[in-house]
Amino acid sequence: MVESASAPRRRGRPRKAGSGDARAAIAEAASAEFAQKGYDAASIRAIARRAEVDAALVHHYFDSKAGLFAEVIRLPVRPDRIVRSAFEVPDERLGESLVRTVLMAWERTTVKSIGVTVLRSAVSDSDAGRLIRQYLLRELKGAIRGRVERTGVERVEADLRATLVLTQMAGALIIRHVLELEPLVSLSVDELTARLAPAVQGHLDGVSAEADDR
Amino acid sequence: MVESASAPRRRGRPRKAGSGDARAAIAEAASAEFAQKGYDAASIRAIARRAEVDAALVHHYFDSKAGLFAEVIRLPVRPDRIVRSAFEVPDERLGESLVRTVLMAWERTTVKSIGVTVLRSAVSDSDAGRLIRQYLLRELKGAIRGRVERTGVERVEADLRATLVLTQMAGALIIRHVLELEPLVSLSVDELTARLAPAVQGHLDGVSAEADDR
DNA sequence: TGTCTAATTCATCATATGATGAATAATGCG
DNA sequence: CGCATTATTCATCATATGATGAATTAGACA
Repeated sequence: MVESASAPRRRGRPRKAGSGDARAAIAEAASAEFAQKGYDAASIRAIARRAEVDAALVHHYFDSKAGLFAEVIRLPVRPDRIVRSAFEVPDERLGESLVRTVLMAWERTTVKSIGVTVLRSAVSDSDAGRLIRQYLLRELKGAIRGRVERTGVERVEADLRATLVLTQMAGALIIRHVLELEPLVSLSVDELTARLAPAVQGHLDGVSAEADDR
Repeated sequence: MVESASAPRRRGRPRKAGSGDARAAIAEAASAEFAQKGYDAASIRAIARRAEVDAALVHHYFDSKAGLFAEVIRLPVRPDRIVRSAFEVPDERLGESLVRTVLMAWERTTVKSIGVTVLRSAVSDSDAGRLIRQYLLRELKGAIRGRVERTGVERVEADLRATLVLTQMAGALIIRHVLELEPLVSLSVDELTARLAPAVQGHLDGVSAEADDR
């Protein structure tokens, strides 16, 4: 009776699907661990512990740590696609549409999990960081810049504006979802959208006849 | 003659000040290394290599890695003080003053180096990250909120606005100085200020009679 | 039933890390 | 001069990491 408290697990193939798919469990654990610690700090062993599985099994299914990461981060989320879906609105409502779409997407736990991982890793200096940055920036910024160009702005200016938009969105997402800082965390999507949309729209519209002289 | 190419360094105290202060060299190397990789990923050994010194010497002078970090990050920069110095302007120019002051401060290499370190570490999940976040947010956000309250806004609303300002500033600093993304890197302080100030001012002023219905 | 394959853990490797305690060499004070 | 102090490196520890190959157990299909 007093034996299977934290049983050291028998070797070999388990009888039937004990607790479902071990592979899926690993992927899930990895997702959480990567999101929490970032690529470098997350360890295969910790992931295995979390999935209640031997570390070698991780290698069996996913080969290398990089492989695991790639698989975890891939597929379910296509940031450029999400963003692009916010583009079919008139120019003067673009800011709000973008902000709301992105914030809404991040409410889905899968997006949030991957998003946090990506942001954490992007800020780090690791190889993963570099890769992610490249992809993310080409695709994401490219998409936004494209839409801005369609409002009749020349390339370089559109590029600047897209970057400024990224600036505001990245900051907001980091503070709300990575740092989880109040009061941003508790705000509803609607409230936050109302606050951020004007700023983003301003970036999209560019510097108007604001205080430039003085 | 063919011997001191990359001499394996003699033991014991060197004759007079060979290459100046080793302690200073270590601190400098640490600063760079921390800024580049963040607290966790930076290794004492890499720091020692960079300072061209044995790793044990780092412990001799700074005791522990945490001690080194504390010493490197302390002192020369008081973020809340920098920010506070931007406060003595009329309310409607607060945004521009804040943005310009912060951007100017980050042009100083010492501020930038420490700033990047802090941002990198803050986004990570490590102990260093937690510590830094607490300090940074209490002090920094507190300062901004205080100033906003003085414009006649109640506490909770002021807190929200301060956080939104942080949102925009953090995003901009990360993209300009941590990720070093064009075209933000090449913009002059004046140009960037012109772009960011309206957004920040908007956050400070709160949601005006903007598109709220519909 | 017998054999192949898949799922799982175990035992190890090579490497990197932070840390500690000598050992060695020069300086400086008495 | 002699002796304490300081600056510096060397040799090691204990631990963690990613990775690999073998061992063990069960299912599947003939």
